[in-house]
Amino acid sequence: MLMSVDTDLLRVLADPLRLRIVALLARETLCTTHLVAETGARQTNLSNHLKVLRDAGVVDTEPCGRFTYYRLKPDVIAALAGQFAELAETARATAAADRKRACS
Amino acid sequence: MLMSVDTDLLRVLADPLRLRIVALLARETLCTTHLVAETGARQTNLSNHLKVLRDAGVVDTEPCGRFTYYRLKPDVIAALAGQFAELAETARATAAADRKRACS
DNA sequence: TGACAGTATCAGTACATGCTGATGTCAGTC
DNA sequence: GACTGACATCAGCATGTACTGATACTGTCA
Repeated sequence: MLMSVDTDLLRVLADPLRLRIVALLARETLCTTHLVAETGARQTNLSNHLKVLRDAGVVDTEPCGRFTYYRLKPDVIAALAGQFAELAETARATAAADRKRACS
Repeated sequence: MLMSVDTDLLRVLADPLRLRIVALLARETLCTTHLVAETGARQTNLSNHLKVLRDAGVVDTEPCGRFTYYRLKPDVIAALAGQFAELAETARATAAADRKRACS
């Protein structure tokens, strides 16, 4: 039982625009131009966020001529889902057993 | 298919200390004193973070004399796990089908 | 080769937020 | 009722970071 969620990964995903990007990339592999069109954000801003996602290993890039495709890495998200599921499971067991530390 | 992760909840959880608190509360219902002892953080700081968790609906409080027990709400975490699992599933399908939007 | 489009990088700014000390409040105990 | 311990609230400070305009790099096409 690992029982610890990756804080750094969470911080990366805990931004509205980045989460939006991740949701879009989950459905379709896109390049920056598409993301600019979809989100309405400036290119510079998006490029910064994409760099954060790249550095965190959340997305892969695939150059295609002068375009750059961004692809979401499913395993990273799946691992996170698993960590939260495990945490929830532990919490449920704690609630069911009414496990509670006594106050001194 | 909801397909959207709750950004506000993520922001709440994307803090190292708060995530630590959540992990501790998953195993055991505790009061502030215990959390101070476990984390080594100042009482004021912890109280602030606990307020954030309370406001976000991540934890429930149960007053017990002059103590206050904090209990993690498993359903909130489970819902988050479900959202990420769904996202991962979508991403896997996208990768398997190599779904990719053409560059104009 | 020059022009342009897609993308990345850089420096600066503004805002959010995590931490702190001081203080207030409430419950239990002498 | 005075005191102590558990907890919350407040104001101030400091740091991180999201956003921006300017600019550089790279590949494509005329």
